[in-house]
Amino acid sequence: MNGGVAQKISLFPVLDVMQLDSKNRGSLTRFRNPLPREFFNRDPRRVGRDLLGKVLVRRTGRKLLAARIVETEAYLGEDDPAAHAAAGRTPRNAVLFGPPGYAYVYFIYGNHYCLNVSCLPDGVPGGVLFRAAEPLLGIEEMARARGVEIANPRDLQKLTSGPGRMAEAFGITRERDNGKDLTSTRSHLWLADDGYPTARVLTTRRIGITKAADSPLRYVIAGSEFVSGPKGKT
DNA sequence: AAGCGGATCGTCT
DNA sequence: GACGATCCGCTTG
Repeated sequence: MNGGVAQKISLFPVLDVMQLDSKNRGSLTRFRNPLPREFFNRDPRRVGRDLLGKVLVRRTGRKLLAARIVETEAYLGEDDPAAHAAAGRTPRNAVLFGPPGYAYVYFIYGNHYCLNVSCLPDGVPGGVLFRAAEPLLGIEEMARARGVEIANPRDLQKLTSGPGRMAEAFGITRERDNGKDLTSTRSHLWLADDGYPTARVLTTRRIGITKAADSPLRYVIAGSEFVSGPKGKT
């Protein structure tokens, strides 16, 4: 009923994670395949949905951080009051107006960074916000970056469930990462397709906004334990 | 489980 | 000078 995807995530998360993490060596091969620029040269609604199941990868020296995307939100252009691009181009949001496949990182509430990827051709604004992921590699590094301890399996959700948490776990800041090309492993921050099967997707309203709050532009992998916010029923 | 308020600062009016 | 695409801790039910 559920497709194998959600089941696999909910039944074997820790086992998968520990096995993968212990085999960190050689994982570069598995996650070396970045999504091409054309993937992002589309409507953010399509991109946001298709990014579910893909893997965010960060390379720091020999170490790899990797997490499977389980939740995204689409932000459009002038016709989307909730989008940073709505009020037109500024120094802050310029990446959203540039070519597709680049990191737009912003600082929010005086505390947190959030990662987006630009969509649509140069000159047309749009992006996808990364809201939550399932940790695959670099659990210890993520826990250290987040300042939390992993005492039981449920604690893994504290690492990357939420846009601010994801960014912190990956050490993403505006200063370091804004404008980086996410389609190249040379940027040391990229999005990989490791052949994971397409997930069953739920579409909901976006979280944490006041304007255009009713638009169904949030996408989550059905049944994933790693989505942010209250655990909705499926 | 859900609802609150505080922290904290870059960005644009 | 006001406001956030958030998180955390505390309170209540």
